[in-house]
Amino acid sequence: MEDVWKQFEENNITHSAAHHLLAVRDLKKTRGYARVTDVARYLNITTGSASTNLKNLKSKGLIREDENKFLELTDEGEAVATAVIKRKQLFYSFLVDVLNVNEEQADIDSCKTEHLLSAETAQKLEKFLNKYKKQAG
Amino acid sequence: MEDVWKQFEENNITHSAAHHLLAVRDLKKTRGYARVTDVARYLNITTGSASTNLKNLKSKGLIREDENKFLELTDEGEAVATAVIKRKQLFYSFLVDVLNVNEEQADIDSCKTEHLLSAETAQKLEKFLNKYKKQAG
DNA sequence: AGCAAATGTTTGGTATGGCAAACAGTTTGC
DNA sequence: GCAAACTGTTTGCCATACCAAACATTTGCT
Repeated sequence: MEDVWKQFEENNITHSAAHHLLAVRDLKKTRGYARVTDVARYLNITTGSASTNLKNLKSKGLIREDENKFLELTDEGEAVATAVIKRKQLFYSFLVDVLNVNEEQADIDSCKTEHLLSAETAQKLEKFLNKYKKQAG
Repeated sequence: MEDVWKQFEENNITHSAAHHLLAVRDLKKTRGYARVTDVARYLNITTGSASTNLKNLKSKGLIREDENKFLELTDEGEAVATAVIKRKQLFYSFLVDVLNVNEEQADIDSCKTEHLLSAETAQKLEKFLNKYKKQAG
């Protein structure tokens, strides 16, 4: 596989898109609904940006909208969001529990990488953490 | 620190820019010189793209150009490049030596994150790896 | 000298992803 | 009922970052 460095943007999803999915997911869960404005407020971006970005996610089949403009994740969107959350949690746990990185910094670092780690890395990191916590915990 | 998710692009350097620096560095080291065309070929992008991107790095003081259009890193550019390489090596080592991730996948994952990990994480990852290799190696 | 190849820059196009601001609907309150 | 507030979309603009293609310049060879 040549041009490894070019694969950076060739992920299933971008950082921004991932956070739009997470926003919809969290808003639905905690408030029962998610509209464009809610997502914009959640992410601290303008409604214009949120509108455009969410439209994009709709066109990719990750988000659905009902007759009343209420947003929710499709099954595929839910799967992507779940995977992102899982990767973030795993890496965060590694940073904090294993490396003793400051929680704030761990939050930043795990947030930046949550959409970039491969399934293989995530799976093996999980295994490692389970073993580690059994031993040291 | 709010808007953690927005910090993704607020790094010292972008993924693309980092690889332009690494290209100049490697070309200088292995061939003795680095020109726009060399960087373009190295990164498998057009000379137009390389020209624009390198101009940007020049304006940021990370790259210098002599009278003959030969490029080299400034001290600051060298420092950034070195840090990127170090982070990539550390994470690669963690993936391969600790997690047993496939080398090809580890290359991809470490390449994606090389410019994103914090100094704290890098420093603590290094400590961890030293200990780990003394024990298990 | 002169032409061709190599090198480098610029221009116009794509895409993401921010912004502000104009605009269009809908809902709410008086 | 009507104005104000709220919600959503669209339009221009910015920056990054890629492309192709046109253009300019420099180098090299005969």
